[in-house]
Amino acid sequence: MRAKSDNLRATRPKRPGGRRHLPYDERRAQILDKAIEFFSEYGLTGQTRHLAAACGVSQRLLYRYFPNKAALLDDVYREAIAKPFDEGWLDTFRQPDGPLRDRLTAFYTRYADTVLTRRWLRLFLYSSLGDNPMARVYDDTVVRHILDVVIETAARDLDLPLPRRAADRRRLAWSLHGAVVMSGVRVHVYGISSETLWRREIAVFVDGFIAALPALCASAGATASAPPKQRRRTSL
Amino acid sequence: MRAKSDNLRATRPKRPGGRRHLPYDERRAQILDKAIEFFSEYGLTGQTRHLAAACGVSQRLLYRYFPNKAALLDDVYREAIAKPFDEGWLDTFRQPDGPLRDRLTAFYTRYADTVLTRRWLRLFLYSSLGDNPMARVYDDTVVRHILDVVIETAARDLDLPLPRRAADRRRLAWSLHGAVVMSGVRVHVYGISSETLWRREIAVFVDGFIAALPALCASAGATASAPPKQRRRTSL
DNA sequence: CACTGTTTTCGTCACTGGACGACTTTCGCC
DNA sequence: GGCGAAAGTCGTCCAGTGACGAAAACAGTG
Repeated sequence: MRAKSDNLRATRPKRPGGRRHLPYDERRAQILDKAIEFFSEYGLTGQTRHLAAACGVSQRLLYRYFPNKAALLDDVYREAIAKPFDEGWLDTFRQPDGPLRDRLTAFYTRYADTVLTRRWLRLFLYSSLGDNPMARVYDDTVVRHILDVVIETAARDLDLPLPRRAADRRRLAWSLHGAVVMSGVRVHVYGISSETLWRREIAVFVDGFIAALPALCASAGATASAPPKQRRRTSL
Repeated sequence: MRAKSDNLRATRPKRPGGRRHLPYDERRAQILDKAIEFFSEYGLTGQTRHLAAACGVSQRLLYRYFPNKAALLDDVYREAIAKPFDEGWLDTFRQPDGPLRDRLTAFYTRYADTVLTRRWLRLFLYSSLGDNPMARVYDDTVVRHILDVVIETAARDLDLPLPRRAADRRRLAWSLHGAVVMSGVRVHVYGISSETLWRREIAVFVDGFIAALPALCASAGATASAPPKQRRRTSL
């Protein structure tokens, strides 16, 4: 036994600088952090053995901190998908301090930098494609709220009448929100557009959204108010 | 042996109505068709045994028509992702026959109905998340072409000057294209919006895009032409 | 109805992948 | 310096999982 032990130690230095045995919370946090990175790259079907290897620990150890893979994934969702959004961004956006264009661009730049990252988007798509309800929950809570604040603040700033039904109002905001998210997907998932151009792209989308809002209100509010049959050419 | 054979036949009627043995091409087409549906639902890691069960044949039979799983998936991509797009939609859109708004809405309605289906979007996302180059190829060929035609035709119709660089021009078209695709993802992948509202949503996005185009051109073309610093309120 | 070539299945192999019991190693403390 | 509890590993189980050789079931033909 002694010989075997010495041999193992000789052949495997085992993280020379750091501690081998970490406190419970520290190890758990480390595993969760690696898991977020790992599953966002390889999908929720990524193997626990590979994750363990990426953490530099044995596969068995994972089951000390999480009862099973599903529980680990639940924690990954909570930590990586729901947490990044900061309500404060919307508070700042709502303040009538400076041009709407700049405030909206600032909000979506923050959102893109913090939420629409490679990790977040990939995890979100992986869980959406599976039968995980995360996407639906996120949309029902966070996104819905963003859309409401964006469209209502913008309309107030521009002094425009909004459609009566909330769903119709949100549809308008989706024309901006969707373009921004899609842009993130192109950058981080498809790997097509370059990341440096993204901020510029957001500004363009915001400009377009603000310019379009009068027509959008007219087009979307049609069902509830005036008939939109006549062609609108006023802005041309 | 005779007894065993009779027993098997007695306990398993084996598709009473249809033929058991199909011609090569027919069986192959049937498997490929099911495979498209199957992999779009369960992902590219879906099991060949389950696919075979969905086809009502043995797993072994798949290997008569496809040398391995990867070859089957290649055929799935070709058939389900690249094929649905019809260049004719763009030809029709280009014809100056009727208002731009109607032509653009017609194009994207066709695109949404035929390309942005649940199957297509899910397969596309699954293969994008994997290391499959399909998304990149599709974007480099089909999408790029759509963006070029959309933005150039729209600008010609509205008599607007476009940015000099092709990448800047495409960015403008992305504000519409991205919103439409994202809308499809919400309907078919997240399962959030209802399908019946989708056509209406497309019309709203198109109206917004057309209304925004003058401002978009000004905003995006800034680097190459006039400074856009002054606030544009012309359309309000 | 037997003959023949094609279609289809059975059974199995080599390997994967989540889970876990039993054991070993580490480290603060006296 | 050795003791006890917590951290960590080894080896294994078993339900899959892609792949395939060989034998059976089928359908058209004479």
